[in-house]
Amino acid sequence: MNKTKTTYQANPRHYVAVDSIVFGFDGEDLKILLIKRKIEPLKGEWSLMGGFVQEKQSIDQAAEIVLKNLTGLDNVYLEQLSTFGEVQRDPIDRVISVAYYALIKLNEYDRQIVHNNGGEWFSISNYPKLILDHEEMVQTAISKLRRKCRTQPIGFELLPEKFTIPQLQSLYEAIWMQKLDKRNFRKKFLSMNLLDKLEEKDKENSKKGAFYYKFNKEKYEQLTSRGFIFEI
Amino acid sequence: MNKTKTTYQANPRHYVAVDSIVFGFDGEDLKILLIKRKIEPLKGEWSLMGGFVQEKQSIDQAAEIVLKNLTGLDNVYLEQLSTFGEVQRDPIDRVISVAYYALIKLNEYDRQIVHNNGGEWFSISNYPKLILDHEEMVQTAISKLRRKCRTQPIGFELLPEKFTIPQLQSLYEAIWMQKLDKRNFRKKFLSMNLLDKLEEKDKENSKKGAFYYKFNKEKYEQLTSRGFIFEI
DNA sequence: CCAAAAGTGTTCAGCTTACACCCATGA
DNA sequence: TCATGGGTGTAAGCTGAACACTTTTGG
Repeated sequence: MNKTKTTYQANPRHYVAVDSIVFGFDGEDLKILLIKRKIEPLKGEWSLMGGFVQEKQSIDQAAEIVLKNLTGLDNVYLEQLSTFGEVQRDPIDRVISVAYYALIKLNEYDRQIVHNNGGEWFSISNYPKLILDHEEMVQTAISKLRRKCRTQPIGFELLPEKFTIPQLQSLYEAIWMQKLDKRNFRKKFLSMNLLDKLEEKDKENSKKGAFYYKFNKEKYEQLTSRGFIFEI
Repeated sequence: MNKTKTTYQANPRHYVAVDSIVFGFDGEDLKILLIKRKIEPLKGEWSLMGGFVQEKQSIDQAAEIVLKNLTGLDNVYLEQLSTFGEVQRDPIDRVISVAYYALIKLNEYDRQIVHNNGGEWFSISNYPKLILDHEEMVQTAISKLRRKCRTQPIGFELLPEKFTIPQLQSLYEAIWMQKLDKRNFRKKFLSMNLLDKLEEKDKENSKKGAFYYKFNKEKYEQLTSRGFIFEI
């Protein structure tokens, strides 16, 4: 036992951090949440939200806690992206950082907490220079989101419970940065039979009003277990 | 400066390891390289190859060095997979492990070095129980490889420079564990115009012989820069 | 009554899939 | 000469892409 400990102890230990790219959608643009860094070095510069992994935290838990502290949110879609481990990525000391990305529903969101923590939302097509390798993390996250939302129903994580087909289309247009044909989009999405149409209409965005839909997760899981593959 | 150091120093440091899933293809099966663990705990059990990240190594470098030490190979396809950070994943002490996967050409391979290091090849459909969470790492790697080889020309990393279409097809069949139609496979692959046909034939696997082909990487990169997307 | 967004079908091209026979050669 | 794996073409169905007009209603 002593000998085994010794085996590990011959090796160095490292600071391990988590950094999260938090995505939101305001009906127009895909946005990311940035904060003004509160610690030296680079205090006051724009940064992803992050924190160090503590002794009794799994890295997933560390990411959840950072998100919870800065936004008040938990139970959000949060997935590991990639780990950044260049020796010199932090100018002060070596820190290995595990990047995560989160998808949150902007309207359920406590904007006050974000504001108090120096957080601000920026469009993915226009955000400030970021510290360290955070720019690379953001680009990696955007690529992953673009690819993944094609074959996994994760777009709903960015929308309210009830949404209209035009809203859903706007979301995909914002993620992919391209216009889509509304007839084809509606046809393809509805043909998967994953959306339940509600009686209610959204009258905020048009005079005619658009019917609300809900994503039926149970139906999705049922179909998936029979070999169905989501694709848009 | 002193103050900034202090900020980091309030946080714990962790052992960080890399573990690699090494894939090879012998013409029949997709295989993974496993070794008998040489350190306690669990000495003698089957394990992925791994090692601790040292002070002046990036995590990518650490993965390369582990691979080089145990197989003698460098300049192989090596990509980060995912990071495993459960607190209790190692029974002795907390270790955060970054998993990588490598694709190597079995025939260019120095089998002696592997053997000397206690390494052995196992089919992905029949390999022994692995230590810690290495089983999960392997399954994650197989999933990733299956998905990725559909849209990236990474299969060639598992084949010799010169290969025949039937060999290429066997590879995809081994990865996806399903039979493919040879006419459709050939048609689809050749229609991408990424393979250069050689004069020479492989006579090892049939009396008639099959023409060798080579993957034309330059052509692939040229097409890719014009928006071409590989897909099989 | 008009502006603005919601909603709806059809056609065509290209791709995927299924499927069966001849060829070359070594033993 | 025969067993073995290599190599080829076509037809049918399906999917993706392009495209324009009607409906509703608040102002």
